[in-house]
This record gives sequence, C-alpha cells and structure tokens, in this order.
Amino acid sequence: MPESSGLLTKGQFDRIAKALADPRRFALLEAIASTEEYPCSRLCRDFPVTKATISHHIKELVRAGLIETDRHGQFMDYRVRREILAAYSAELIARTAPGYRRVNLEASKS
Amino acid sequence: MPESSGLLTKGQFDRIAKALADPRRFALLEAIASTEEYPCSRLCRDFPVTKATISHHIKELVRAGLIETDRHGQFMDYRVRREILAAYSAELIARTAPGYRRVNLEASKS
DNA sequence: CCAATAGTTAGATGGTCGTATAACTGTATA
DNA sequence: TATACAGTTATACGACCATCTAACTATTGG
Repeated sequence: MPESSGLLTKGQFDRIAKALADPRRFALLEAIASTEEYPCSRLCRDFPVTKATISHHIKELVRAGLIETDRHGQFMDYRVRREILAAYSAELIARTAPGYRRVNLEASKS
Repeated sequence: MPESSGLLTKGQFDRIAKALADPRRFALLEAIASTEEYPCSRLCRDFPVTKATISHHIKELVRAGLIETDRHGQFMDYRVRREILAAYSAELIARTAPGYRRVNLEASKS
C-alpha cells in the first residue's frame, strides 16, 4: 500500500523519474533552478531547440510536479519545487534501503 | 567543469537517470535491494518478463553503476551499490540548488 | 483595433527503447 | 561426456518520445 512515502502522489515517482531521464529536459530544470524567474523566451535563447520543444518539456516537468508555472503578463515564470525533488530523492533512497520490502511482484507497466 | 560532484564519473549521472526511468527496471532494482543474493532465475520467476529482458535490464543497471554482479557457481548474484544511489541523489539536489550555476548553455545531446 | 511578441497545440517524423524469440555460452551433475 | 539449467547475445518489432514546422491563442503597446 505504501506506494509512496506520502509526500509524492501515486504515480508521481514514476513521472519524476521519467522527467529527469532526458538530459536536455534536466538541463532546462537546472537552468530554471539557477535563478528565480526564468522566462520561456530566455530558455529558447539559451537552448538550441524550438519553443515548441521547450514548451513540451516544461509541460512534462509540470506534470511531474517538478516545477510551478506562473503567468507574469505575457511572460511565463517557472519555479522549481525543491520539496518535490527532495521527496523524490528521499523515496529513491528509502525504496532501495535494505529490507524496505521483501519482494516486488506487481511489475508496473512497460 | 564540475560535471559531477566527483563521486559519479562523467556521464554516469545521465546513465543513472535513464536507468531509473523505466518502472519495471526500477522494480528489479528494488527487488535486488530487498535482499542480499537475488539470483536472476528468481527475478525471472517474480517478474512477468523473459530472462532475455531481465538480462538486458541488469546490463543497463550495471552500466549505470547501480548494481554489481558476482558469479556464484552457475548463478549470478546482484548487489545494489547504495553509495552510487546516494551520490546520484546528492548530485540531483545539488544541481538544482539555488545558484548552483548561473546558466546552462551546453545543452547535452538529445 | 493592429501589429508584435510569448507561449501552446496539432501533426509528422526519425530515433530510441522495452520486449520477445531463438540461438548461443557457460557451469554443474549424473 | 551428455543432459540440464543459468544467463547472454543477436535480431526484430512495436511503442514511445524528442524534435520540428506550422498554425493557433493570448497579452501587451502603439
């Protein structure tokens, strides 16, 4: 039953792992984390991808709960949710700790 | 220059993130972590995938440095490398800490 | 209201990846 | 040595995904 340690909603652990898996997407997360108020336009300038791609990655990061968005006029501001990152990190360690659970039969989806 | 905090080799951070991204592969890691000495044959019995698939996932986990393998007669034993997991976790937090780095221009590979 | 700029959405495409089957290597035991 | 069992490797395939282009919505400034 304890699919998560409580801080992460069900399924969020998997979404976060997925969101962190792409190097470029993680680089975007790092950039957003590097400062308060990182508008999308600046991401578009700093990374060699189109704004459509940026927007797609942002959506995935939001879906994972890793960032919050906030409209500031015609700009979007992105903020990292460090509590979520910390919760993921903690659950990662907890679920691989010795004797966390005996066996794991339900093998998720592919 | 500090691509890693030092505990992880260059590129390992990305390989780990990738390795953790698949729910089934992480479930395998959890299973291995749940006990000392988890032979492949038991993984094959506990998970609804073929041994070829198990072997493939194991290889990815090894490539990421997340587990060690050890031949015990005709069986393979797998052990989780928790220091690596801990290092990944730490670097994840560090690289998203406020002001870790100003901007991120080299945008990795796709 | 119109032009401009910011960001999203839809659809297409090429590449990656999880998975299976089948053949192979390796180890033990009778 | 032969049979059985453990695990790997090769190959193929279907699904997913990062990316682009192009068209769209939305907000601001003249």
